[in-house]
Amino acid sequence: MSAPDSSPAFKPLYQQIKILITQSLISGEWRPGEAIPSEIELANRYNVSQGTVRKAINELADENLLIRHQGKGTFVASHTEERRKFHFMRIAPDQGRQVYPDGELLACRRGKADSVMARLLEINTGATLVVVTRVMKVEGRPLAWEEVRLPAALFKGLNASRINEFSCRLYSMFESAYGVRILQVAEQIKAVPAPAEAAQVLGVPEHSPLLNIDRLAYTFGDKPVEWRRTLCDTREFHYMNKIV
Amino acid sequence: MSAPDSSPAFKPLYQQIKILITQSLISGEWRPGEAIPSEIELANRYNVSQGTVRKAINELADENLLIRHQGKGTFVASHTEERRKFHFMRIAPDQGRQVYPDGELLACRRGKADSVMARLLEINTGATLVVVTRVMKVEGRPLAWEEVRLPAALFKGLNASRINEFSCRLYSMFESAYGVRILQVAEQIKAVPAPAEAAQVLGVPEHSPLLNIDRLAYTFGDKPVEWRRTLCDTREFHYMNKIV
DNA sequence: GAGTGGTCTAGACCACTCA
DNA sequence: GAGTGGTCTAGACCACTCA
Repeated sequence: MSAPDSSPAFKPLYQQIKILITQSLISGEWRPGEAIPSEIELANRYNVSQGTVRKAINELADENLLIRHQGKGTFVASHTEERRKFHFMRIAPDQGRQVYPDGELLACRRGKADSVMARLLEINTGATLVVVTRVMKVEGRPLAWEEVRLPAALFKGLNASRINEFSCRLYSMFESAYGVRILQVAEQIKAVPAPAEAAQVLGVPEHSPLLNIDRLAYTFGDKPVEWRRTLCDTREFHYMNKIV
Repeated sequence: MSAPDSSPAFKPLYQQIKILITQSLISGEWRPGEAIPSEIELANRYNVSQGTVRKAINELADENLLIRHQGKGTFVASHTEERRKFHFMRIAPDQGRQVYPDGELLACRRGKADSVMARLLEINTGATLVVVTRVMKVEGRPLAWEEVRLPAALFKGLNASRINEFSCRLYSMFESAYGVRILQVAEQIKAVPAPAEAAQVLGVPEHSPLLNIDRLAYTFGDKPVEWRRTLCDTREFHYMNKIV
């Protein structure tokens, strides 16, 4: 490849390399959990300097697509890793250590996307959705009620038993069973009065305050692939966020 | 300076440069809004290569302490800039464009830190606090009730008229009037029943759901300098968060 | 000891800003 | 045109991992 020029759509070399690496991630040439080739190998492959490859890899590592380990290599991020478990999970107990709640499936059924859901998931109105409802529990006590909506076209054959196989670790299942990797999520958070169903499941009075977290989850190319609503009893838990 | 060695407490050169630059930021050698010296000048000053200075500056820019502008220079971040206004402000309307609420001061009084507040703010129990309460409004309609607690030792002479001078832009005032720069915040979010005072101010029924945001704000060296509780009416607004 | 990523340097050239 | 940060290269050496 050549040095940058002054063409109208100038794009630095390292950004072009980033795109090439991302394509190999999408195509599955390098799979979650595996090592990608070393910087030197990639530099030869793309015919650029090691420094340029390094800059591309560093940005992908900043975006949590790759994980670098000095002395070992660079690895494709995977939701099955322990360290990813809490990445998109921001609910923590007020007292004591962070715990990962257990999921208990309530239902897995089919539905149709209304116009709002269609716009959010960038699918057609009326397209088939997989709708999963579940309760999240900590030490047997219900913490949150959750409804997850997925475009059925992306998750063919998804059913209750498959969810239970992965013990409700949905993003891990998306990755392993459907090759769908969740890379980022956008959340909108409100305080709402508990609706009847959630109140009953959580064992709180109807209309008592619950934390409502609406999430859109995205895969490569900022493509939305999951919508979910979490209704969380925050009397002894909280949602945590750091802003730098 | 010399190349890295294998001493027990090995610290890369660029991290040492980061510390030196940070010290100049703390000391006020370079003030908010001003440009710092160019990379070449700093490389000469610290007797390292431009690449090493660059790496230090890039990390400080990633942490939002500095702002780089190609062709112009590198500037010290300031809360008085328009672009910082929404940085720590995560409440947005469900419909329409992001707006910045107006603050309306309710009270500015003195209090004493109880043991919980003392632990959070890393001060002594019984130390004097400045306690500010206010309402945030959008187009005249109350959106949130807020209580802010500050160590009085850091904010000498703070009173209602000074807050009003800065039209309730607290972080801008901290920076300009007290040299206290807020660099990061940690928030814990819950859904709570509206307490009497907030319910009255916000014009919502007592015990109706409000979003409760407890925030600790930190300056250099991860030193906490502000605690605040925001009680927000989220019927037409939400708290937004992106996780990558 | 071989292989990986991490740091550091020196130097070239580019894109952008401003006078 | 001078000055800034941004990209890219080639090469040296270091810290870390694993056999």
